[in-house]
Amino acid sequence: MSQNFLPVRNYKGTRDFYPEDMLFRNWYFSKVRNAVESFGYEEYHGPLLESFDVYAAKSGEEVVNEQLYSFEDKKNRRLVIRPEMTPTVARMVAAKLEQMTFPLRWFSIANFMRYEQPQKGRLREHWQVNVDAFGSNNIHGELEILSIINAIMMEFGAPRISFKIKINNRKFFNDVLTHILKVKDENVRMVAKAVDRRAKISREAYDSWLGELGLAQEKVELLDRIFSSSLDEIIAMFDAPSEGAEELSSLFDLIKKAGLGDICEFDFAIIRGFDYYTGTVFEVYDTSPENRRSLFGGGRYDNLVNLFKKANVSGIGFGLGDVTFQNFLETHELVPENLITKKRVLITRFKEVAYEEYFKLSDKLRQGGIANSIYIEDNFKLGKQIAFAEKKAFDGVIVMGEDELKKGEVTFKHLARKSQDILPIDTLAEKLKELLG
RNA sequence: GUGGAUGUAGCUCAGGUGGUUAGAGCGCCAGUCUGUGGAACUGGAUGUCGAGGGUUCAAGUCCCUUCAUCCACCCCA
Repeated sequence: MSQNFLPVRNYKGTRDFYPEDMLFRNWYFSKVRNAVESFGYEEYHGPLLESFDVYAAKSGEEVVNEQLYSFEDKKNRRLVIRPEMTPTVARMVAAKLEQMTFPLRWFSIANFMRYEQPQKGRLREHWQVNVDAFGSNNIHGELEILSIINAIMMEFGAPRISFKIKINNRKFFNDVLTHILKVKDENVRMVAKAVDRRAKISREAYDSWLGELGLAQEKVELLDRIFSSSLDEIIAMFDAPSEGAEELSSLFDLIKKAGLGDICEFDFAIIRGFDYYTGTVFEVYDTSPENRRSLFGGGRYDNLVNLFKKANVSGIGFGLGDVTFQNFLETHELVPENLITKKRVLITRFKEVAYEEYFKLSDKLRQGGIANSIYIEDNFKLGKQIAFAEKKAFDGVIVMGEDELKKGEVTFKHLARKSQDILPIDTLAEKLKELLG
């Protein structure tokens, strides 16, 4: 007797968005969209699938080897489900490079997939807002991107002390390693990796790792000093000019003048996983103790468009994922209790009145801009119909029986206000607009 | 991939040392109430106790295997 039903569970690490979940998502995206569009950014979109090669070239090794959803199509072309947007947008820019007027200010909202173990704040499928400025070659691009982040946080009403943008610079980081610590060029990447993991591994492991990479004990101690030094103090350690130091110091100068000094800080430990970053890198952190994680981040990449076409287009941008950010909003109680839904009313029915009368009324209201549904079940008990409206969160109920129909009017119940009015059908749509606000 | 925790009704969870027909709250359905909702009262339905195997006269409970979920690690958006 028992049937073998298909499992109702969604695929691991993905989410089903039920109507109530879409309320949050739409609210969240519209806030971000407001903030980004207020800086004149234009929306674009790209395909879910990309050629494998696009990621093999410039993303981090871990991402490529273990986290890509990859497969072959029917013509044996190797494809991946996009794990991020930056390579796609770089490809799109490259394709129309000659027709474009720079700088481009672009953003998109899209979903991405990575094969990894789901956990808090990290799923296999997530939605991300990507904001990028292409062809902005100087430090004003950095400031604009940081301002947008600030605007987004303000749009959600986040207190300024609830988050921090931690900033570093890849060139500066490399210069510190090569000029101050005298790390050999071929070891720079591995030292960066060790530094990146500094907080997560034991001190002994860290020391011996750096030792293997040719850093004597005195150099390791110097590195410790660098970690506890201010930007200016580190810059003072240089014996030769450093482009990265120059960029960082003028960026922070600009940040102060723009009034963003309170939410931005220099942090030598910010490196970021993607290999394609070439200049400024930053990460936004939640400052609350229960959610001390990176919310999102980004940076400057000079060579991505170059993958597709000979070009000298620098880009700077960031990606803002919905999963970690929702955690942030919930931690700081920034999600409103009642997310806005479109106002709608339920038209109840009586047995004695022909269905087409209700259908006509529904049509008339719809044309008048009032979203409405007819109670289509054959349960004519008014109490049931009103309870249904209540449960389904309709804003109001229209009652039209024989008597009302003859007089050309209806009874309208405003469910939240518990009020009731008799209104003429002719001007019903206008009246309802007023009553529903 | 590694470690930890958890799987009992639609949901949240109870079910000492194995022992009749497996429970509660919420929700759901119906009625009180055939033109007026959130309340109340009365009644009702619902479980392969995650799956498979084993021990036992007897397993939701003990053992083994497996699957799933959550959390942490790894790594990162």
